[in-house]
Amino acid sequence: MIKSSMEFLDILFPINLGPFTYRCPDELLGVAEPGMIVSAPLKNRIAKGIITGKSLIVPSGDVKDIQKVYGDAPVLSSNMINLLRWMSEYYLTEKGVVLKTMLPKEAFTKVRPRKAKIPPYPPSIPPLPRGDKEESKGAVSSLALNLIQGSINKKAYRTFLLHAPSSAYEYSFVVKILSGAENAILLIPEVSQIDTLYPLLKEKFGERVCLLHSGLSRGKRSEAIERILLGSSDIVLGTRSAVFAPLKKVSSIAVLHEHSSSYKQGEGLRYSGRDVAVMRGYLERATVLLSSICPSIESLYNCRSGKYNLVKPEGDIKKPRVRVIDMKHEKLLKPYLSKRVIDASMRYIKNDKKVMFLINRRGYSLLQCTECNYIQECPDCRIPLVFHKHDSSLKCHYCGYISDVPESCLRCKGYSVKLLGAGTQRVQEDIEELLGIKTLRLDSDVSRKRSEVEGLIGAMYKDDVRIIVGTKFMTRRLGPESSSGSGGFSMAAILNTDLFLNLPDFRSVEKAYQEISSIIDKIEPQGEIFIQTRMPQNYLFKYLKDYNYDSFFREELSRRKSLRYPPYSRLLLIKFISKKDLSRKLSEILERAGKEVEILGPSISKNTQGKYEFKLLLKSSIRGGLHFVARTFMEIFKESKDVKIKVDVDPISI
DNA sequence: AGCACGCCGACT
DNA sequence: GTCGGCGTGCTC
Repeated sequence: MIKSSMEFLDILFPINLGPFTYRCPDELLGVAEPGMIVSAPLKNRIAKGIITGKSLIVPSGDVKDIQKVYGDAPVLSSNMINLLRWMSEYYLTEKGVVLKTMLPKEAFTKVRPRKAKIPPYPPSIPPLPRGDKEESKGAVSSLALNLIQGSINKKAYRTFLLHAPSSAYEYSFVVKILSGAENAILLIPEVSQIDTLYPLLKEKFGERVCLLHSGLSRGKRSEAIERILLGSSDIVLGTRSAVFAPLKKVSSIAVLHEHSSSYKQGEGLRYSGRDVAVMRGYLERATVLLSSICPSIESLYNCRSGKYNLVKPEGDIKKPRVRVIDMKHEKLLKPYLSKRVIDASMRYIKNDKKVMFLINRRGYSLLQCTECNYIQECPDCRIPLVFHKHDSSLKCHYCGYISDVPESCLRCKGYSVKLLGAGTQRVQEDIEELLGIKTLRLDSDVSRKRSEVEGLIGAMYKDDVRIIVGTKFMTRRLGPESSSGSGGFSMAAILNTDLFLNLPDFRSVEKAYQEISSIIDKIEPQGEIFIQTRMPQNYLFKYLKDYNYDSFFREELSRRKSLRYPPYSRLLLIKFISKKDLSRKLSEILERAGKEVEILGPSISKNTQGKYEFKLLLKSSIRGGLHFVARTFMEIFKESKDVKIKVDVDPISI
């Protein structure tokens, strides 16, 4: 009964499963291609999935038929299917989960069943004339430009790392590289940063540019997907998920602010947008451009080992003076505020300049009982609640829990509390008092809405507000105009720098350097940065003062090497979540483990639902070894349904 | 006995 | 993801 034309295809559904094999009915032979959306029976219902390829092994049991084929063309190119396979392997996850991550829901719901044999061919849009008009914004080395553009034209894989002197330079370099390019993807860490880059691209590429990020409405997103699939937009700008933009082919991928930890976060499949971009570039034979004003140690190391090519503009570029303030030996006006900072801001204000204060805490302060030193904690998260003065509340900054300030101490019934530490609200109050000037506070308590925050920033420039007080939230929303021309900022004071340095993370100093660099980037070159610290001996400051990132990189490398941390090893974090205590079982397994992979832990904690969380950190110089051990753990616990395993490959915080 | 609910495993 | 199977436990 077997017809010669009979074909079996592997169909992948966007669910936590691998692909299944189906029979392709005769009438769909020649229509069904890899990468196309189809519907097929799946456990007494019809589900939509994607053809990943021909099935090599003809299955034994009963095989069901594909029902319909959707759309006129594949939504996943063969390169994308290969990327999917790689991600499934690398991030130790089912292919269906990767598919779900790659394609938004709309890609499945919006498609139409295919009827006509001859699809209307998408109109091809002629590329715009090049026209390099503006030659401003720092001299981009023409040698580097030629090298990178040459690489794009060659259609061979190559990754460059641009170490830019400023983010304005970073943006103009990337836009320049793309002039004349087709089929490009640009990634930016956060939705709020899109606004600075989008106008530049729009000006150069017009309608060819399209946005793709999580902030889009469902309708706008499917419109974007459609435009990309039709080929009417071939320059895609977006956040990390835009790395999966369904361009038929890709010639270049730019990853801006490549050091940002936002490229690897979120629930579900934890992947690095930057690393996936490099892999997609490799598979597509595209040129990848990573850029940053403060590149990650890993990427710089990849340049050193020859995997990437470092591009760094020559010559000295004027930058603000960095002043490190040793809080142990300074006159303090408040426990968290030195006289020098206030004196300096006074000077700048008198000279008609603008100043920003940065503090990494929202709210007013903590409240501590004067009798027993008790600080009220969040009942769910068990972290200290922060006092918010305007509505006299205690808030958990982790989960949003709110309570009133109790009449008396919950522990000892004492009636007096003292304010402990300072958040943006208290700093604002104190600074207004000390300087006698109105300030603007910008943190996520003020507003989370993009338009409102934009409005406040716009009004700030117009109304000539001299001082702003805020968190990282503020810095990320200030555009390049903050550091240029009149109306820009001339001074920044970072009040609680030590918070960065005390993070229990081997990358804490690197992160601090990056964080401070992004603040410096918002200050005009003739300005000054004041950094308050109680640990001025930390090696960070030695290099930061002279903008000597190269030497910092070298010292950081030698420290990482002696501790065998990345880039000298690879890490993998496994979390076991269970009601039961697994310590025994885990240590039994660990005893039998080989020597090739170093295993740290388990560390045990209880989560919010009162379940145990066991964390193991695997460390090895061989990627395969790590994956093998991780797979073994997954295998062992597959049977026990009361144990949930979460794997994080290349974790960024541990 | 009859049914609601929740957990679990299978899905080609 | 989503469906059915099946066990628990409550009620008439």
